[in-house]
Parts: sequence; structure tokens; C-alpha cells
Amino acid sequence: MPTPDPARRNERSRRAILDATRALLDETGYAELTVGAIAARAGAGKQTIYRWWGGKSAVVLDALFDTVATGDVALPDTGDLRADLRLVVRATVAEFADPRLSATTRALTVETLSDETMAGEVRDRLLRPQLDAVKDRLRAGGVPADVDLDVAVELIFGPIYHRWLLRTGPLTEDYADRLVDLVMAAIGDRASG
Amino acid sequence: MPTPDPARRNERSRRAILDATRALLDETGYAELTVGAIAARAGAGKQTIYRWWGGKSAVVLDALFDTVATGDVALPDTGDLRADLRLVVRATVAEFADPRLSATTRALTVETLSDETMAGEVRDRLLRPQLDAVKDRLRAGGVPADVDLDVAVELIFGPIYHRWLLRTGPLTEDYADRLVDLVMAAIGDRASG
Amino acid sequence: MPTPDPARRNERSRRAILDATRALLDETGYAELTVGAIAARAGAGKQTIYRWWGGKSAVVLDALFDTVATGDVALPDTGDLRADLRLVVRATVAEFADPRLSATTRALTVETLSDETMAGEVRDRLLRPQLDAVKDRLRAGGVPADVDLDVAVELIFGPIYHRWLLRTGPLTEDYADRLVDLVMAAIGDRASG
Amino acid sequence: MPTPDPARRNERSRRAILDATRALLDETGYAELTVGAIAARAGAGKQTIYRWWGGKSAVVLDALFDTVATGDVALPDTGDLRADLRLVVRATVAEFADPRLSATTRALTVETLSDETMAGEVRDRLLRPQLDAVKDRLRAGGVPADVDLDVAVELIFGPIYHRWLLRTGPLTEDYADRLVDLVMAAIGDRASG
DNA sequence: AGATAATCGAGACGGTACGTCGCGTCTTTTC
DNA sequence: GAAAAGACGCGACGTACCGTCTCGATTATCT
Repeated sequence: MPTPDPARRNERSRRAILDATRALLDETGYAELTVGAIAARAGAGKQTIYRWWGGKSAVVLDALFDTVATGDVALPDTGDLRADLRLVVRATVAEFADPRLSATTRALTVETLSDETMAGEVRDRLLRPQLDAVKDRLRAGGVPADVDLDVAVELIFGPIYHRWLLRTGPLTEDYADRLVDLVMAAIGDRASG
Repeated sequence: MPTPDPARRNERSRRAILDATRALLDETGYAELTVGAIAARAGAGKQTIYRWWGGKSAVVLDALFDTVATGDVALPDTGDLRADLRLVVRATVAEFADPRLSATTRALTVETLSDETMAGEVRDRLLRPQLDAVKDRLRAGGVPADVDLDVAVELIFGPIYHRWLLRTGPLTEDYADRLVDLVMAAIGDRASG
Repeated sequence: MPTPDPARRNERSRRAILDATRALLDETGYAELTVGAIAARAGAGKQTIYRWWGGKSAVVLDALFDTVATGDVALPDTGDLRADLRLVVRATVAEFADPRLSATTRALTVETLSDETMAGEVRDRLLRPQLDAVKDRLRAGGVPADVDLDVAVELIFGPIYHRWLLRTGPLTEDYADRLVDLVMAAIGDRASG
Repeated sequence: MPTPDPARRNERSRRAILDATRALLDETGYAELTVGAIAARAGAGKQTIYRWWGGKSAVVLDALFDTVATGDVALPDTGDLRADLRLVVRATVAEFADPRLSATTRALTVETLSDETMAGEVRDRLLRPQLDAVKDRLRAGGVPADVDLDVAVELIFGPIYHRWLLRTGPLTEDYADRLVDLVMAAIGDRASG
């Protein structure tokens, strides 16, 4: 029976492993992280990690979900769409600009590139909520009906990803604002809220 | 530890190593690729690889430059900016959608993510020419002066990258066209050519 | 940690565990045998094994006693000591030569070698009866008083063990007879019975 | 190519590994010995051990050969066969009686029991020389032609092994002498040398 | 007969050693 | 002196068992 029973899972271990993972990520970074070190730090056996996760990347992913999962992702609706977008775009840009967060995200993206399942997890559990939140705000903002909102949302985040990934330019607040202006124009800036 | 003398370098080995690298990349993918396997396949010694390259990623990068670094990247200028953009965006989307070509891009992106200096190489030697070509076309197309062309170019390629990376939606011709429409609106579609 | 109550012991489990042990010994050999496998095969929990036995070796020992501990070991006394010895030595040699029976002996010997207290059990409960039977026959056979019978008995079985253990020669009927002849000479073959 | 080239073997590593093995055997005993510990102590990689030996038992065996291999095994020939045998039998008995040596020999015998190849090595490289030496001395001692010398030699060592293995009695000097007396009677003690 | 308590099957757990894999260096021999 | 070949020290990997533990579900005695 190579399929363990989730009902009998030890919650204390699970927590200890995720906590240890986050701690080690902060201390040493993703590349230096090893499954053995996580287990040792968590006071767990390696087998316990391999029983419930696929390996290092899966644990890290879970640890990050765990961190992020708290918190409301809904965007504010002040009535001023441009201002609201500026807020979220500036925040996103800042997050990508932070080298600490960036390192782990980068590593996870590598996994994403080579593991289809992983890509799905990242997309659905980490990204989708945020994308949907922006999508909702756009809809509420009176964007013309002929604009494909899915494409529109990616028009916002795509360039940031691209710039971060390929380091084609600085990730500054000024950049964020310019981007918002272009996006507003794209979706018809007569929209007001 | 004396720095090796490039003049005495064996061209035959160099070629064999790069060819082997590409072949193995196709067959097994980047993650499974090992320096030992490249050496064995190339009929080379591992030391020869470490003498002339920094390691796996440097060889891969070189092998990919070697493949790609041909061809003219200038965009056509038919006078119809929207039509010209459609051409290039459709082509790009198709390239990302093709699993075969996608594999190479994937490998490159992995490199980019893992190594700062590699990122620079990829950006400057591979990406920049294409981005600049589009930028030139935009400038020639009469885009208003207040539009930051660097941001504009990324407004085109960012979403494609994003969608490809995170599989948030299909990479179809229809998608390409919608994207172009949004971008045209963003940069002020009164522009004509 | 309360000492378990033997009165409440489940006989069905005990049997199933011993049976499973013997079956697995036959199928895979002692070295490959694991407590987990015994438990699984017996439909028992591992704890049940550790509750009643000290571990793998204790279970194996018990399982083997269980198999062997039947039958009369007394030697015949036809009046012809040489003939009687031939009988028992030929039988012993045949037993060691038989790969099937040999497997069990092998397992037992492994136990004996690994654990002091096990060695005592094997010696006293399994071996001693047979050695004593031969010793009795020798005494009745009129062996001179100055011959140490314990040493004499081992003069018979020692060489067989040695040859079996180290494969220094064939275990044939002819060998058995030669051995008996030497032993008879050693203990003074004027003895008649 | 899973077959390493012995010509390229590093003698320094070989020595360090065998030395470390013997040192650890002395310090901790066979059961507590691990391949990882040997490698660490020898300043070698585990792979180097697995490359040249089959595992722990093979290394230990080799380490013991290495210790024993020095030294002449020929028996003295004083003209008095009984006296000469007493010497060698007393020495053998003393060796088996020593708990330190005994532990390792015991462990190796376990391996011998389950590994045919190993049994051959032990027999041919460790035992045979000694057995042959005794055999030669017997032949020179004028043992009657009708005595099978192979059987005779095992008549000496078999009982010792048996007693050691199964702990059926003490391994003392007195025992050694009694054994020699019986053996001398068996092979016809009119023999003089 | 119902309450009480220990045993039972099952298997997750912390741990240790395993044997393998790949890295980047070092050594030997050949060209 | 570069190159082919591959052994080497190292260290992480993912697996196998160990012996302990926790969890209901079953007995099996004792009120």
C-alpha cells in the first residue's frame, strides 16, 4: 500500500516541517536547502517528508502557500480605477523587486517550468486568486464589454513578470505607474469606476 | 591552474560538446542533463568542459546561442502598424505554443532564473535584438511621444510569457489578435504607420 | 510499558506469525527477512511481534523450534557400534547436503552466531539431545574410560559442520564412512558394543 | 561502463580504507561498523568503497586477509608429530577463545553462511593455507597411507569450530590436548615423525 | 450483561544506514 | 600542453527497516 492515509497524518509534524522549511529558506536560501536539513530542523524523519510531499520543491511550495494563504486578496474599490490599479501594481512590483522574496519565487518558477503539475498548483492556489481579484475590479470598473478581461489582467501582470524574469529594466514605482497608464489606455480610460 | 590558452583549443571538441548538449537537451530535458553525459556523448573528457566553460549552464547557454544566433530580426514595415504587429505576435505565440521550440526557451529561462550573469547574456544577446526591432517599428509607426517605448514593448511580450509560463490560458492566434488590439489601444491607435 | 499478560495472548496471532516466519524464511532467506514482512504476511501488527518476542531473531528461533521440536532422538543399539554410528553420521551428512534442510540449519546457525543467549537456547533445546544420544551410545559401546566422551562426540559432528560451513569438500556417504572409521580408531576400535 | 579499471586504482585509498576498517573494528566491533564510517575515517568517498568492494563484509574480509597475509604458516617439524600438533591446536583454540577476534570471525561466518562467493574466499585465502600446512605435516609424519588426509585435517579443526560456534564447551588448553590425543589415536599413533 | 481494560491490526512516526548519482578536481596516458 | 578517460572526495538523494507510538476495533475477563 504505497498510498498513506491522510486521516492518520500527524499535524504536529506537518507544521514543524513547514515552519522549518520557511526558517531555512530565510537563513540559507532555496539552493542550499536540503530535504535532510528540513527534516533535522523539524525533528522529523526524511521519510515523513517524502511520504506527504514529492520532494523539496513541493514542500517549499506548500510552505509558501501556508504563508500567503492568510489575508484578503480583494482589491479596494475607491471608485477610481486608475488609483486602485496603481496600488496593486506598485505592490506587485515592489514584491518582485525584493531580492529575498525574489530568490524563492525564482526557484519555484524553475520547478514550474519543468513540472506541469507544479505549474498548475502555482497557478491555481497562488496566482489565480490575485488575478481574479483584479479581474473583478476591472469588471466593476466599467470596462467596455468587448475587452477580454483575462487578456486584460495579463496585460498588467505579464510585463512585470517579463521584466523581473529577464531583467530588462528596473522595477520601480515609476515603472508601475507608466504601466498602469498604458493599461488604462488599452482598456479604454473613459472608464471611471 | 594556469589559464588555458585559447589558441590551442581544439575546435573539434568544442563543436562535439555543443552538439552533444543540444542533442541531450532535446532527448532528456535540462534538469536531467549532466556534465558527465555531455562529455560521454561528445567523446570528450569532463575536464575539457570545465576548462572552457563554467559548468552545465554555461555550456547549455552557449549551445543555444549557437543554434539561435542566425537570421534577421528586423520587422516589416507595410505602413500598417496593427498588421505588422499581428504578424510578429502571432509568430511569437505560435513559437511558445510549439512544444518543440518551447523546450529550448524553457531551458534558457531556467538559466536566466538561476544565474544573474546568464540572465544578462540571454537578455543582451538573444532578447534585446528582437525587442529593439519591435521598438523601432513602434517608433516608426508614430506612437505618441509620451509613450515609454520600453514599457510598450514589454506590454506585448510580457503577457505571452506570462501565459506560457503559468499556463493561464491557450496560446492561439485569436489570443494573439486580441492582445494586439489591446496593445494598439494602449499606445493610441490613431497611429497609422 | 506494563509487562503484557500472557493469559490474554491471542493464540491465533502467535500461530500466524510463526507460520508466516517459516514461509518467508523458505522463500527469501534469513537476511532478507524483515519484521514488517512477517507482520504483513501474518496479518498481524508489528507491535504484536515486539510485544511477545525480542525481535526478528527471537521469532525465527521460535519458529524453527516449532518445526523441529518433534521426534525421538535415541540411537539404535544393534550391538555393532560402527554400524550404528554409520547410520547416524550418514543421516547427518545427508541432512547437511540437502539444500532444503540446510537452509533451516543455516538460519539457526546465523542466530547462534549473532546472539549469546540464542546460542544457549539452540545448544540446549536442539543440539544437546542429539549429542547426548550419541554420547549415550558411545558409553554403552564400551569406549575406554580415559576417552572424554564430550570431545569424542564433537569429533564426529565437528568435521561435518566444518565441511558444510566452509565447503571444503563433498558431503557424501563415502565421506561419512571414512569419518566413522577415523572416529572408531580414535576411540579405540577394539570397542565392540 | 560499470567495470572500473584496476590499473587506475588509487593504492593510497585502498590502504586507508583497509586501515580504517581494522581500526574501527577494534574500536566499535563489526555490528556497529558502517560503510559511511569507514569512508569518513579513511578520508575516502563511500563510492570508492562500493567501486572496489561489494559492501561492508567484503571490506572487512579484505582487511582481515591483509592482516593475516603476512607470516609463515608452515608447521614446525620437530620430529614429534604429537608435540607439533599440540602447538598448532593450542594456538587455534586460543585464537577462537579470544572474544575480540571472535566477534569479527563470527560476523564473517554469518556472511559466509549466506554468500557462496564469500565462503569460497574465506576457504581459499584464509583457511586453506593453514589446512594444507597441517596436511603436509601429517604426510611428513608418516600417517598410514589408507588415512584420507583431508578428512584427518578436518578431524582436528572441525571440533574446534563446532565448540566455538555452538558453545558446547570451554576452549581451553586442556581441551586442545585431549583433542590432539584423540586425533593421534585416529590416525594411528605409531606414527612418529 | 455491561463495564473495563488489555490485546489486536494497521501503519505513521523519528531515526540510521543504505547504495546511487552527480559535482568539480585530480591523475594518468596519448596525441 | 591540451585532450580522453575515468577514479576520486564529497554530499544529497530517495529507500528500507528498525523499534516506538497512536488509533479505533475486538476480545476477554471481572464486577
